[in-house]
Formats: sequence, structure tokens, C-alpha cells
Amino acid sequence: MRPIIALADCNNFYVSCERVFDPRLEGKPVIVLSNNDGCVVARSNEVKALGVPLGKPIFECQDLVDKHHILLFSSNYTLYADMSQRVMSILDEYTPEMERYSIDEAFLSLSGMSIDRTEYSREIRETVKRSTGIPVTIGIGPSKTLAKVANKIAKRTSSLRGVFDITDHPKIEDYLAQIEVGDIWGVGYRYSEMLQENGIKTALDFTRADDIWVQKRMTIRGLMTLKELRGEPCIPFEDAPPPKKGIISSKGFGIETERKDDLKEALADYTAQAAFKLRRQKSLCSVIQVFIQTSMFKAQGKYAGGISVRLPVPTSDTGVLTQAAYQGLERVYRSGYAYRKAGVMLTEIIPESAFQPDLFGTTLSSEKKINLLHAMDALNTRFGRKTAQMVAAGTLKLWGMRRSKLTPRYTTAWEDLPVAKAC
DNA sequence: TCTGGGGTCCTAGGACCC
DNA sequence: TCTGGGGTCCTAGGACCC
Repeated sequence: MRPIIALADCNNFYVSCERVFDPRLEGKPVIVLSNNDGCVVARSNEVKALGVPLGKPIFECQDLVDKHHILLFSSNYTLYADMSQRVMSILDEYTPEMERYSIDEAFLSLSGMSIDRTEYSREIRETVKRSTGIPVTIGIGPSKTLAKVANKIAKRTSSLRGVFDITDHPKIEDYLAQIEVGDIWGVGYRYSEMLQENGIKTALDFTRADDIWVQKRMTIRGLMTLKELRGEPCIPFEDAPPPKKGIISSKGFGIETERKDDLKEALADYTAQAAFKLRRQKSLCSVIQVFIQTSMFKAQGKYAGGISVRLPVPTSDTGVLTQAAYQGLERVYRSGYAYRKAGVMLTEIIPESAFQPDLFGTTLSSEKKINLLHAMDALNTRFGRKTAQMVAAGTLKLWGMRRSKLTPRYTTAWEDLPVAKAC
């Protein structure tokens, strides 16, 4: 059966989430900032029109912010994750197979469905909007890459009312000619430069490139992108995402610190978060990598250190992993530096079921301890990440994030529920 | 002067995505 | 003053082996 794939993409997702809970933001220029209020990670259409690029440090945009009264928000991932869950569960009802691609995007299989795809997609869109307040755009095509292209066209053409089906479209070449090569999914900054130097400026030009040449310059992935644009699906549809091969937890601090104890607190906190994700996917890891660094943007006093610590047996025990992280820290820590960031990465991940205890039945953790961890996970899943945590993660958090423009946790904390006032 | 060929494994680095 | 966090995949090159 020929695949037909729809890509549903939430418009300006983080900004839209903020707008759901404060409709006064509608029509106003809004920016959502990264952790520590550092960079622009989401922009309303009004801000995009002003030419503010994604990823720009906000202090470099101060003039525009002042001039156009742009409203700034710290990122509120708890809220966005919860809104994402609501959107995804609605999308899921409209297809036998869905691939959650990111927090704000999902591929839906429409293969073999006898429907008017455009009408059907409009209905999906309206239901999501009505139930969650989030606006969604849907692009449809015979491959993921063409669904992405169709989505882009739908976003920039308001007369399409949020849905575009490029499958077997008679003017497909005209549309591909309107897509800049750097806007193709899978073609980033580097390849975009390289292709343009070789006279390939649009998606249409790219479809006419030589297969061997493309593979040589852009690896097998580039060739897959090329074929997908020609309508030949190469990137598989992944109904159930494979377990993660590495789990990272790292964050910049709100302040600089030289103190090893602050780094220990931070690492304990990040390790707990990573171990939680590890247990959630029912896996164990054999290696924890630890890294710490100063700001990399200054001229002097820079330092970055990282090291791997191997566990005696695979584990997902927060306590064991935290002790290993501390060992790693002892080896990479240098006094006299102003640290800005730390992190851990869990690797060599295997499923819990694959673990063979050795001849003596060695495990690092008693059954009691594992039960305690699962109980903590359940609490944290239900009531928020910091409900139950190890004392080692600290309670002062001098190094914690700066989030000066944070909105309330409208949907996930009772005390932050929005209040409806009678007039 | 001459100094094989092929396989595997590992790592670092580079590209991409949101 | 202020510069995110979390992932994936591919390739080249070196080490090592027979």
C-alpha cells in the first residue's frame, strides 16, 4: 500500500501555550526564552515578522524588544509538556498509526483511508483548537519530507486554511521551486551553503541533482532526503519510538560558582532526573559521564572537563549513579574556576530484561530500594518532578535556573489553576 | 630498492533535528 | 552583565588481528 503521511505541527507552540492561558497576548508580539532566560526559543508571528531569529541571545534583541513592546516569557516546560500530551491524545484518535516526533509535531498515517484528506485534516485541526486552544497546521504527502514541505506551504499560505495536501499535486514542481534548499527537512546550514555553491538553490533544483554526487557529499541521509522529495518514501514511520541510547541531563546555572558542593548538588539533581527517565523506559545503564564547565564565552578562565565512570553492574538506581557521578566530579573538578554548567549522560543502556546477574546474583540494589525508587517516580509523575527527591539534590539551589518571567503551572499544580471570576 | 590485504572494533567529529 | 537542552545518525581514521 502506498503510504500517505500527514504532519501535524503546532503553530509557535510555546507562544500558543502561553496565549491559551492569557488571551490578551493574542495579536501581540511574544517571545519565549530558553532556560536561564538566555535565548529566543519561540516567537509569535508578529516577532517573526520583525526578523528576530530563533536561538538569538535576548540581550542582543533589547532594542527591538523595547521598540515594539515585545512580551517576554521564561520557558515553562511543565506547562508545555502537559499541553503537548493533550494535543497528542486528540491527534491519536484520528489515525491508526501515529509517530510523536517532537513536543509539538506528530506524523499521522493516512494510508489506505478512504477519506477526503483535506476535509479530514481540517476537522482534526478544528477539534484540536476547540479542545486545547492550540492552533495546528497539517501538511500531507507521500513521504515524511514531502509532508514537511506541504506543512511549510500551508503555514505561509493563509488561503489554505491550515491544511495542504501535496500528494500527486499537478503543480508540485512549482511548489518545490518555492522552497529554499535550506528549508528542506534534513538540510541544515552547512549543506545549504554547500548546495548553493553548487548552484542548487531550491527543493526543485535538489530533486534534479545526481544521486551519486549527493550521497558522496551528504552521506546516505542526504540521498534519502533527495528520494523522499521525489516522492519515494525512505525514512521509516516509527509507531513506537525505540528506547533511548543515551540520556542526558544538563543545565546551565543561574549564577557562577566555584564551590564543589554546589556542583555536587547540581549533579545529584541532574542524575536523579536522568535515572528517572532511564527507569521510565525500563532500562539500565553501565556508564555515567560527568561534565562540568565554565562559561565558554569569555576570553580567560575557561575550563571544560568530562569523564566516564563505569558501573560494576548495569543499574538504574539513583543512589548508585549519584555516587558514581561524585567520583567523576572528584576527577574533573579544578578549583579556582567559575562554573556555569554541569551535566550527566547515561550510556551503554540495555533493557532491564536483558540483565543477567552474575554467578553470585550480584546486584547493587536491594529489592526494597528499587521499590522505594518506583514509589518516588510515581509521586513525581503524578504531582511534578520535585515532589519527592534525594536529599543530596539539595534544597537551597543557589545554582538554580534564572526564570524571572515564568507563568504559573496552570494545568499541573492545584495552587496554580486559573481562577474564573464572575463579573 | 623492497615493506600485503582484508576484516573488525572503537572513537572523534561532524552533520542534522526540535 | 546576559549566549538552551536533548537527541540521532554517519563517516573517517586508527588500532589491532590474522
